[in-house]
Amino acid sequence: MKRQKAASIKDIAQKAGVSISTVSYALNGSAKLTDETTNKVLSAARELNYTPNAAARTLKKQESRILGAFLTAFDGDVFGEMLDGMKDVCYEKGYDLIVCSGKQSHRLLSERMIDGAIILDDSFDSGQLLEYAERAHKLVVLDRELEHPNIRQVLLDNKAGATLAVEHLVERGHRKIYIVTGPETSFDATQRMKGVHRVAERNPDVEWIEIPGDFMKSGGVRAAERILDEYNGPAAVFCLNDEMAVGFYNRMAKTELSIGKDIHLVGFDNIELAGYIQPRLTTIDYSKRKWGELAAEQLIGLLQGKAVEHERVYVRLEEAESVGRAENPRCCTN
Amino acid sequence: MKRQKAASIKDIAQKAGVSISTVSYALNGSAKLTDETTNKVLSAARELNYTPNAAARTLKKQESRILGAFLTAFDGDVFGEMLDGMKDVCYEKGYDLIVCSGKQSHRLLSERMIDGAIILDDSFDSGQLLEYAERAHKLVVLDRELEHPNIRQVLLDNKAGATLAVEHLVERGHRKIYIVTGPETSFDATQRMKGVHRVAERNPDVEWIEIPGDFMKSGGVRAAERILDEYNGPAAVFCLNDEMAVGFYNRMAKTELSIGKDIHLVGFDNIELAGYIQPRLTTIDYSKRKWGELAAEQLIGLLQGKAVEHERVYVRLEEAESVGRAENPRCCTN
DNA sequence: TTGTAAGCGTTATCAA
DNA sequence: TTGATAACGCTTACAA
Repeated sequence: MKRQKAASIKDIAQKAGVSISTVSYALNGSAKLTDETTNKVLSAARELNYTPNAAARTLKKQESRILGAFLTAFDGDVFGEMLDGMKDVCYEKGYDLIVCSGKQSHRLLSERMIDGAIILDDSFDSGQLLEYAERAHKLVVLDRELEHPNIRQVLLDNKAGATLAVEHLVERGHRKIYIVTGPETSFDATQRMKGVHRVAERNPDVEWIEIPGDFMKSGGVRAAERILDEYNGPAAVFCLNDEMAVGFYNRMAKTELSIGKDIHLVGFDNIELAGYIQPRLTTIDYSKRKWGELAAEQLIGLLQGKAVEHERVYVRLEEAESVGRAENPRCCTN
Repeated sequence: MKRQKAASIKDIAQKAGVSISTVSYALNGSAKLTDETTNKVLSAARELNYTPNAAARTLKKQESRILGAFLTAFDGDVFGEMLDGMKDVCYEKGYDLIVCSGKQSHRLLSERMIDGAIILDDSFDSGQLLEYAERAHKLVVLDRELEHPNIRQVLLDNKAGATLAVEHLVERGHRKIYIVTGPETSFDATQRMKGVHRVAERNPDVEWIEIPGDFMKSGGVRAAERILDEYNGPAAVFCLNDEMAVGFYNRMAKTELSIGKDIHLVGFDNIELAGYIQPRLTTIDYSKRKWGELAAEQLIGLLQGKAVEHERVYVRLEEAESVGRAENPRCCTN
């Protein structure tokens, strides 16, 4: 197969009988050229099927007009909407967006293939990120707190969310509350736990029990099994994310106990499934799209040297039937 | 803010007191250098925090070792797993993967920022893709049939899937079958309709009714409303994708009629939700991860000049409770 | 074993 | 208004 080399401005210059700098001017719509030469160049370019070479332009201009979003993994219910939000903002402001996942892809950041990055990926080391920032990389982090002039953070209000979640259980009269935690390395998980602890301290009469989880369905299943083992009356459970809550449901579905009655459950994230499992899951909701939009706006602001402050994504409680009142509320009279 | 320029091989050369070509050789682990010089260079590089510049290397080598996946949108239940499949294969073979969506991002392909692309995106024009292929771009298409030496296709066996779906309804004794179609521009939709028509021709005694759909929940809702309007006894419905089937459920949930009893439903794609709605959705299943893996393998094969054939992703019927037997089967004796 | 130099496709400065 | 030319950071023949 003949490897047809792509036409460059040199070829256009030759075909149009002008110099390469003239070609460059014409292609970039400079005003200082005659309409005649401009047209001559443009039509030569069209005939040759010319497309600019991104690598060359990036090398010369030291910018690619590409932003990168780095994710832990591609699957997961949260990312889709978030990325669409980022994309819309990027395109509107004249940037392209590429999405990457996995350690290998980190090179796209360090090798300066992209002008800036949005990080939602445990596999980045915070020290590493600070070094990047030190080398003038522009970053927006969504999964950690990091202070540096070249870094902005757009964080979920995890603490508020977790507080809402467990307060809801307490208000409903529950006095035995299990917390199914997340990975220790997860920023979201540790922040959510802070919210839990805050409420726990204020409610010492409630029995608080932590079960280690992993943010995956399997963690929810294991937690359900442990709780079934020691079940001796109504209990409430806060799974630190919906994924585990779904695992919990799956396991409970095989038992006599019913969620919203014998066991009360709250999740976090409001993934699509939360509205479809039966009974519907009470959970903490936030706009994934908005999160993505904010992240992209922050990054572009940073690139344009605007003084932008860290942002926060607000959350709310989405009430559904997975939580009912405690059968023998010791707190309430009604 | 001081814009600290990144260290280049030139800086390393100076620091180590060697020429830039020596630096290049050392960094690329060439065997022809003394261990001593190699080490000298490497430690200078480390001290300067050197990272190669991707644009420069790409420009020089005329390859980036990056592959691109182009999607219609980032959300949607099918993509996550598929992308993880692609990623694994790419990384294993020494390529990076970037994911793009939207017309603007097409430039990453045309401007040769990536070595090849996997296309699952209506917004690419087939003629355009053929032109790219003609200019030596390597492509794998997942959403159309396209013949060119530089193009491979990895297609779902849509026709077989649709055939399985409607045959299942016919076998269960259904004699009034609605088909909720997809967008006319969708390859998957038109192929699935071919499967439907094949079965329809063989079963002229069945009443076949087409309702236009859009592959979105809203299309399923509208279809449900029309069917409710004219409901006068058991009917079966094949939604050409699960997304519409879920919309259909949502609408039906507000009525007296129950799915799997009064109305029987089959979808296509086996998205995660299909296993959680009640009753669980009978649908056409296939491995999204495998699809992604095959696509990446095909693309890398193409890049390495291997003679690879088009691939096909096989499908199977996932039976669940959304389809029951027709109440008065005219066909079966048992 | 190491250095020199050309070139990848652009942009941009300076002359003409 | 246009044209030479250097430079961006790297690889790689070829020379030393």
